[in-house]
Amino acid sequence: MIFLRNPNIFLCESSRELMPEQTFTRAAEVIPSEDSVTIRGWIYRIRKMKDKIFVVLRDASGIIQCIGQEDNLNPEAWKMLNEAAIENYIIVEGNPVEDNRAVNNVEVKLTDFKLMHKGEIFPIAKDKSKEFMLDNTHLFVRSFQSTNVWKVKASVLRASREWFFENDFYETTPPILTGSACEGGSTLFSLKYFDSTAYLSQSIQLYLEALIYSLEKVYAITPSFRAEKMRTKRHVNEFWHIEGEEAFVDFEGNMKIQEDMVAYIVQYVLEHNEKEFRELKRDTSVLESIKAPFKKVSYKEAIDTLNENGFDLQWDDDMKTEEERALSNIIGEPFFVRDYPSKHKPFYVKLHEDDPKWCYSADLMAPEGFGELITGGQREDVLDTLVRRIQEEGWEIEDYSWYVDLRKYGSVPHSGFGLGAERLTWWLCGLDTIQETLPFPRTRNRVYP
RNA sequence: GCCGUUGUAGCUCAGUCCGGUGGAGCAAUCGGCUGUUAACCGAUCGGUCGUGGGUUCAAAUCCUACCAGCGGCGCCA
Repeated sequence: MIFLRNPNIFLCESSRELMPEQTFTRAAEVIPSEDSVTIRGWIYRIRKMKDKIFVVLRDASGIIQCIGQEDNLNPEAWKMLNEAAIENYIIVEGNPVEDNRAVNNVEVKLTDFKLMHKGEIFPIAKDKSKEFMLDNTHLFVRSFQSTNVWKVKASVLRASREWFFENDFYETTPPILTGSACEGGSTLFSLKYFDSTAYLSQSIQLYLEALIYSLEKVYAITPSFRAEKMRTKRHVNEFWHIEGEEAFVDFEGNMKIQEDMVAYIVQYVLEHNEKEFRELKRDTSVLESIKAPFKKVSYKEAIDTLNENGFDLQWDDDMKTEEERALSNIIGEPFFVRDYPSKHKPFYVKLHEDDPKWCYSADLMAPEGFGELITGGQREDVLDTLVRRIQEEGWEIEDYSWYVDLRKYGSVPHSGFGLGAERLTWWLCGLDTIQETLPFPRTRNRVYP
């Protein structure tokens, strides 16, 4: 294949190789017209009558109703139409006409019908349980319930990249295979790495921290793995992590970056995914009112608010799911919980200079009871303090020697955060479980298909 | 790991409390059919009731052991 300078010419040439002399109209783009259209896709629904058959064709863009009548089709096409079944691959040709009895008020009167692949009976029918769908994920990914979510998620990833690009962040590619833990040892997946042991990354944060010394503002979008044996609506064992790290940015500046980015993503999906939200029956009124800056509540204020609403918590109690959900519903808009008690946060979080029982860590919470989207904060940049914190947690300094090294050569104040792509998509789409935001969710009991 | 719960047709479920020849809808097959919207109507096909053991004249149903799934919590993005 010749690579031509003009990318459009290149695309033309390559698609001609795939499907010569043929242009197809996308299902959602069919409009009433004098001209005949050719569409390819899969059968979404088919309804057979004596002398006419309604076939609803699905492609990546959406659906279009077609009507095949015995009088208008050659015998071979009529025969194939009668044999056709759900999810068969078809190519149809016909005249698009306005008709308010059809979806989108357009219908294609077929002049030709080709059954390209009949195949076997599609196993997914009307009645379906969540377990059955998970067993058949490879087929369920064709459903609109799924594809609408994949489209929103694609927007989330695209919008976050756009935001980073517009704000002078470099995209980087840190390793997913690693020789040491990030947050501790308890939830790592380990694997044989030649003659030693390696782990799947839980977060590439520590590597991003190394990269700020040259690129200053960096981000990466990578899978993260947590070997936790939990079964909840908001956890999966493999998820996509959108992580940013910024030199010369303090705790406040870090929160500003997060709220600007999340507000941008929300705005982007509202503009680009209106159809998907409508089909997912997502009421977007909460999303429409979201603007940066977000409300900020200190951990202490959060505890007080909860206690005023019937809880009985101490200032340094760890907030549980029930409490976080309650707080999210009380506040009703995205908000940060800031300045956590240090004892609940890992060694790399910077402590308050005047009172080390608090630290510069903040969680961004989604409203409507969805809870945490982001954890972020300022990192400890003083060598001695970092070493002491690692020792206090009982880790071996040797395991973190490269990370400790970063504070020896031109250490600078810096901050960062980790946003869960699935958490965000889950909330934006208003789904029941986070598992629905992944085509092949990895959970405690499921790595197949 | 803890607590709860479920296992009956390819799929979704009823039947279990109170033992007496296993049901429905969907799918599939065949037939019918008025422009259908997960079309509709009729018929047909389809099950060692999770597995082993026990009680009983008789077990999907009662007892027991085991297996598997699901939900919630611990955690966190």
